[in-house]
Amino acid sequence: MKEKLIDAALNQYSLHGYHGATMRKIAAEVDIKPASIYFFYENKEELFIAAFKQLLNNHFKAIEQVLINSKNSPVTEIFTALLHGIVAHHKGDEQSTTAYISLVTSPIPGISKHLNSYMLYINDYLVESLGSVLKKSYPLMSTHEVDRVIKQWVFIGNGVFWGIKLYEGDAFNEQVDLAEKMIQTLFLELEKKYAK
Amino acid sequence: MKEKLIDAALNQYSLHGYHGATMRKIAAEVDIKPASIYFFYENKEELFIAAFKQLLNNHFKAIEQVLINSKNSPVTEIFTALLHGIVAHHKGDEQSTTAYISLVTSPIPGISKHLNSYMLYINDYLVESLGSVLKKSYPLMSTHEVDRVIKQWVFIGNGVFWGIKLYEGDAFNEQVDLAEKMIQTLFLELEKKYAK
Amino acid sequence: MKEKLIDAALNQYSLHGYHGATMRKIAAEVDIKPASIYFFYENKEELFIAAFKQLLNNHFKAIEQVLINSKNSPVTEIFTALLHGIVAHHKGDEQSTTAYISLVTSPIPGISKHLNSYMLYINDYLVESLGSVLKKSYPLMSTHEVDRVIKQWVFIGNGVFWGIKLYEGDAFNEQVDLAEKMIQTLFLELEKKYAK
Amino acid sequence: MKEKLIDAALNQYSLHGYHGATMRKIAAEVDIKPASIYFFYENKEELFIAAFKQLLNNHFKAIEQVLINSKNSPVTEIFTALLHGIVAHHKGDEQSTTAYISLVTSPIPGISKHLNSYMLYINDYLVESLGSVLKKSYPLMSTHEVDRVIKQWVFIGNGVFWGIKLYEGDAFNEQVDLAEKMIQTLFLELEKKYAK
DNA sequence: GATGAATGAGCTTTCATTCAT
DNA sequence: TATGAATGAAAGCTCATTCAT
Repeated sequence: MKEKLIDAALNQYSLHGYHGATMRKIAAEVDIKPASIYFFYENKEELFIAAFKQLLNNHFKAIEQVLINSKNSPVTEIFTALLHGIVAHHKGDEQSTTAYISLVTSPIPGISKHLNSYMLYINDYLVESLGSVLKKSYPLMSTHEVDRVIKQWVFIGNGVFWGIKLYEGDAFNEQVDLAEKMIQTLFLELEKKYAK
Repeated sequence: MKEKLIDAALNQYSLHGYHGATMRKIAAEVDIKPASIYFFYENKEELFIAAFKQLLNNHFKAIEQVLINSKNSPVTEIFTALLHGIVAHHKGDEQSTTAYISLVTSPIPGISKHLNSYMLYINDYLVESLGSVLKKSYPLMSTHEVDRVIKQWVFIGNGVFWGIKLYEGDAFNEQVDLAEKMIQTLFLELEKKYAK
Repeated sequence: MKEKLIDAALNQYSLHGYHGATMRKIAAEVDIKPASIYFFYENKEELFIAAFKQLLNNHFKAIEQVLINSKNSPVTEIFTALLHGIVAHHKGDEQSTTAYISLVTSPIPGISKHLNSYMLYINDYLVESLGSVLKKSYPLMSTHEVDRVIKQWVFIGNGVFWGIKLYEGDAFNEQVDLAEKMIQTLFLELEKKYAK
Repeated sequence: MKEKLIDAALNQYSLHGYHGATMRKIAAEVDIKPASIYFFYENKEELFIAAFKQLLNNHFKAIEQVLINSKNSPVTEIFTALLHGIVAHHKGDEQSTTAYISLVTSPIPGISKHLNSYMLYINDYLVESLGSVLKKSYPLMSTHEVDRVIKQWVFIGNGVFWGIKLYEGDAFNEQVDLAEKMIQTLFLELEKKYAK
């Protein structure tokens, strides 16, 4: 039930924002009475903190999983796989994605402080993981260069990410294709420069 | 006063979302009593329709202005100028940008229907304008290819746009630099292919 | 546990009044869950009737005990001992005293009717006991006079009683001294008038 | 209306205590809807702080008035008049009196701190005023003795005060008579001791 | 004996809105 | 133009209570 409440909370949040996601609506979605929510969570804020933590956690675990799965592939493939992995994760759960985007754009007072550190942690993990992947493939690459490549990849990812809400069907697939090509161009250059 | 109310509405919306942007807070921001708002707008919905229309209008006019200003420049410059123009416009008014993003991610029932046609119109204008610019510079380019280039440019723009909320200071500037380089790479290819 | 619940109920009642003494708080004070209270008492009203009955009973037994202990002392001493006995009893359990005062000032609908007869009974017992003590010491005293003396003693007691909540430490002790002197003055007169 | 709300609040408080005095009941008593209370007072706590301040203020003004009226009377009369004045004030407005007693016995968290200083002020005023009256009549009286007399008078007053809730009709009048006699006895002694 | 889970009723409070002035 | 006064509806939350386990 705690799980179901989190899902309902995220769904209502993605539909109506924090103030529009009323306890009534959330309760109705899981077919209990509003008062019953308070047996599981102390108040609205606690419910949403739990919900957002889970949201970020899923986001994180999705990334982690892709990285683990593609561990021994060539670099280009790792970065491409990561892109597709993230896209698949978000397209497969658009409600969470909308919630995630909303969370970034409109921080909720009293909740954002709980989440900022979490977000930083995820970012650090990503930078470090991808950095070590790059360093292993291109030992001659400078730290500065590693940084630049990751940022470029993130930039491309952002383009796709934002596209999730803007495009549908083929229009969105085109965006992903575009992103993939950009990544390949990026690594073609790297190969030329650092190939052994 | 109608103008001031729109600004306050957008600001409160960007801070707290639609349901969190109460008439009380909006009134307080322009230093009148909530009851007085109803002299200027019939109700909350009307106020926000007006506010969002203006938001999109500003967005549109900013794009239009850049296009007019760079009318006679080379293509590459037009696209680059457009990127910087949009960035400047949004960075200069982050409250509106947040409102704009929120509007896209969490549509408000009863309001979005009034705005969708508006958004389509802006998109069409952009595609058409950029299309004619491209056609003029590269007469041999197929309609399909024109489409692809515009989408690629939009994709890069999306990356930057999403970065507005994510990055600050130098971190954001790096993103813009990245985008600029990507655009230049894109047009370098076009030059090679279609140069007279 | 029934006993512990009564104590907790009285404590919460003395702190927050009837409506403020919630089943939650009472349960928390004896370290069980609210639902468990209903194993011991049918509902809140029953719990409080039991609690108040015990409260009055303790009050009564304290008085009774003093009277029994000082049975064979001279009258003046009996009345003085009674005063000190009551003071000791109430000062030793201020939570009960507050509850007792609150009960007198703000009767709880549906509960007071159960308690009024009880209070009358206590009063009658006191009047009768003290009356017989007086009659034995001063056989010539008229019933009317006996009544007057008891009322005077009660009046002095009331002054002390109300002081329990108002004063602390030495300030309160002064009040008791005052009361004692008044009682002694009262009986000095009686001695003069009725001495054998 | 602010005035009417205070009266209703005090009445409900005297009947049901703080938690039992609901905004609904208070609103109903002055024939408005609960929401309307919030136009006049920010919240329940503010309403009750205002109500209790007024309560103490009336209490204070009643005392003050009696002292002013009996300025030039002999001491004994002043003290007796004061007793009767206070009794009259409280008997004439039993609802306020019950509220006043309840306030002393069960302090409301967050409200009592606002009131304690007020109560101290009233007490100081009383001690000082009565002190100067005594000093004027009996110039030879020591400060310590003055203090003792006032305390004795207050003690007698307490007895009567507590009787307001306990007795009715003749039974209460007897209490007042008793008190009056005690005061006269007290001053008879003083006259003997300090008469010029 | 005790509790986890649930709820209807009611709490304080805020909401958008109205309307006479 | 602007507001003081008011309200129905609904917000978040707590209440006493139930009942299967």
